[in-house]
Amino acid sequence: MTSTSPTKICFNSSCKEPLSQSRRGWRRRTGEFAELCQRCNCAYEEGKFCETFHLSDSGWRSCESCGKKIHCGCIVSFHLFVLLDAGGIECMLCARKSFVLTPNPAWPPPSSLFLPVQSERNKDISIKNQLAGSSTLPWSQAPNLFSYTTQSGTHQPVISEVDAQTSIARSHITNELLTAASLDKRPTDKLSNGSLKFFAGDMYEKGKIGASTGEQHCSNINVFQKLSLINSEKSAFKFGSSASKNESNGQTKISQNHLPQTKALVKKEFGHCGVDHPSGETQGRDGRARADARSKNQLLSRYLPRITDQELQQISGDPNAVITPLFEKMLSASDAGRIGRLVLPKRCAEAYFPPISQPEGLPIKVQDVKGNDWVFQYRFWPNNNSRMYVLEGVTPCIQSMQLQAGDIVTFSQIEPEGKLVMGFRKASTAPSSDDGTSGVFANQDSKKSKTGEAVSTLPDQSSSKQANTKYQASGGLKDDKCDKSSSFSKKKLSSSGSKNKRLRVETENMVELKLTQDEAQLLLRPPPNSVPAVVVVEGFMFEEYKEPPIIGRPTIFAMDKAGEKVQWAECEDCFKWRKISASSVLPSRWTCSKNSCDPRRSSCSSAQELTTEELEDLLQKQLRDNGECSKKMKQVKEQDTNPDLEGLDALANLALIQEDTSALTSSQVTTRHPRHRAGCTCIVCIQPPSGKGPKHKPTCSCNVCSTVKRRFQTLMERRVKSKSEKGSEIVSRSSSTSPKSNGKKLGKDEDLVSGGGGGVVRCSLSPFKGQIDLNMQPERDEESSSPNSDYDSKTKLVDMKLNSISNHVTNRDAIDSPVLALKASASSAVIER
DNA sequence: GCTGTGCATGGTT
DNA sequence: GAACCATGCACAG
Repeated sequence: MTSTSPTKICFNSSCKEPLSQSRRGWRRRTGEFAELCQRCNCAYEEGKFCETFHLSDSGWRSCESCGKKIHCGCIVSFHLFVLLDAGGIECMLCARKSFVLTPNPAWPPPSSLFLPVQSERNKDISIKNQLAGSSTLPWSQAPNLFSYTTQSGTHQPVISEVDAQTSIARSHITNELLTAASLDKRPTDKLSNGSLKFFAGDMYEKGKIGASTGEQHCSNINVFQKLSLINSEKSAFKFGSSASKNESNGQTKISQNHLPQTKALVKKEFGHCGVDHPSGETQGRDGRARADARSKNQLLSRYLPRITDQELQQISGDPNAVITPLFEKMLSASDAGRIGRLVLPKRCAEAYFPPISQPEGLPIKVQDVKGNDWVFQYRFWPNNNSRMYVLEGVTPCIQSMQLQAGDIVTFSQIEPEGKLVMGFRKASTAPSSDDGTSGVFANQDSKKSKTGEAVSTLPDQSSSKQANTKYQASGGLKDDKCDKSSSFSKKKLSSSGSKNKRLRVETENMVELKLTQDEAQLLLRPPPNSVPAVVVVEGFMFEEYKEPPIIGRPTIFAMDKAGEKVQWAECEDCFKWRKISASSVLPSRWTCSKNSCDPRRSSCSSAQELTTEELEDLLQKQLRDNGECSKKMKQVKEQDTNPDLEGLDALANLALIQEDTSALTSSQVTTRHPRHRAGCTCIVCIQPPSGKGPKHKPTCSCNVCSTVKRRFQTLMERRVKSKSEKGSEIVSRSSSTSPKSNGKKLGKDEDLVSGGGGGVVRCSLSPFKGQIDLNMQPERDEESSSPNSDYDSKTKLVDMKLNSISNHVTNRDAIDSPVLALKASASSAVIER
């Protein structure tokens, strides 16, 4: 297959008329479309191309069902028939009646046509272990794609002719195959042996057909083209997301011609990703034919590559390169953890990675977007009669890309080198996910392409958005698959978001939830219009709501002059306070422009309704309501009597009091370090903001450091003292799983200290064994344990709630994950009610 | 006790 | 109900 002649003639070799007006035919391997004259195009569009131009060619076969003649082996008619497991072919019409809904997937890579050993393989393809090594497997070779080293005789890149195109084609073929593979419920015995057998066997058969019909293809035969023909059937079966070389400018990109279907076609193209390995290895692992699996003809949406053309170009670094996105995966905590094992989606692994028969797997070379080469061990574990594919040794790479759980790694292939390239998207910069699609490259601003050319890595919002939009537009496709596509975005939302429960919140929510645990807690609010019932459990009051808490920006509830309950919210831009309805729930970022309650004050330029005095009163009231004021005052009082609270503690408290008296808002009180309450004298709060202020050395004797040391010493002394005094009591109560178990109601102090009582505790003991808990406030413990404490019940209620949530989250190891923290907080809030 | 490895378990689709 | 897969966990070094 040659490139289009400069003089532009019809691509049909039987025609070759000069093109006055070219029309698009099938897609060529290069990604371009065969340019046809009007006549040929009409024939092509009408499915009569072969009848018109290939009638005298060999390779015509009859449909096993209806007898219709179909030109087999011809690239143009490739999509018009399916290969039957029992031999023969069936036209698509009959195939559809037989629930064979896919075009013919069964084109082998050209090289396989020359491999007589395949016959042996096909004799017993179901026995996986006999296929170990699979060096002869026609679909197993992607030597250029994976620069793996051969492994003790396995995976020998025998088929060196198979280029990267083929390897991709293999994937696509596999994809299509898998559609056929989904025929597990096909009420016919034609595929009774399972689609893989059907596939492989027929592939070989097809190979023979090709040879016998003179349709022999060279090793570089246009598998791409064939595949595009697969996809050409009426529908949007096109290489929507395949990169193509733009003829006009030669730039690497996803063909704009296909972009409209990009997202939909991602599903088309990648959604039929390999179920089992084309080699059939996996099939044999548990002795099951692939067709007996549930319909797994689609790559799970969360693995579909949602890569923008800009990302593609960035990955390649070569404007002339053609990039094919393979799949992507959001990193789980395990993936991004220190273990260095990246779990590969099985179908992706089997579709796009070289086949492995031994758990030890293969080393494969992957290039990152910076051009660095990484060698990972691609291997699998037996798992529930299946396999679990992993890439081992990814930690350096992940660290190099500064990835963490929630970020997305993408796997693409660069042609013509066939390199496997690993890109990424940072979840933290994912755009708003109205449509659920992921976002943009980020944190790669300084990245350079392989060519050394700086690549713009500005988030391509438009591109992404465009793609997203188009992606959603996939619902317009008409066939049954397209019907699926119509709900694809929804599915994507649900699946990609919910599949990974620990990373359930993504994109917009991920952005919103980049909060500390306590920030998140501050956003937890009672459900609107809900009046809590106050219940007393073990002497502690709890607010009980019928609905789960909601998330919203903190506001101040108050009564307006008319006696109606309202909220006062502060604009984040102008810091003016606006009155909103009591039922409003604000996003974490709220500005005047979002003030729908009072259009007159929906702009930052409009005056604030509250006078300074009113605002001051409001804020003071809020502080009082929160009990912060009294606590801080008490802390100051205690300063006089508590020798341990000195130095910066007092300074911090005084500063906070000053903050209060200067009418800082309630949010501002905690804005500095939202996870720390007003009055907090921990090192975080008394230090300058992060990144500012002097650096501290171990020998530093500044106030901060000395305070830390002093407090730690005090803490240790108190612990020792407390243990000696209450040790036996604590131990006895700690051994009790429930405060009720001993029939004794725990006192506040006891409960707080012991940490018992079903998690609703305010445990002052540091969870960080042997470490300084910077959030530790010994004085609070003492304060709460004081029989004369004026720690009022309302404050206690708030603190108890927050701390119980906090404890709950901490217990779930969610402290490192704000998202989890919030989620856990929400759930725990419900649980603890 | 730490780390790496391999498998098992259980939640989710 | 089966398959996938994230993660737990036992075990060995």
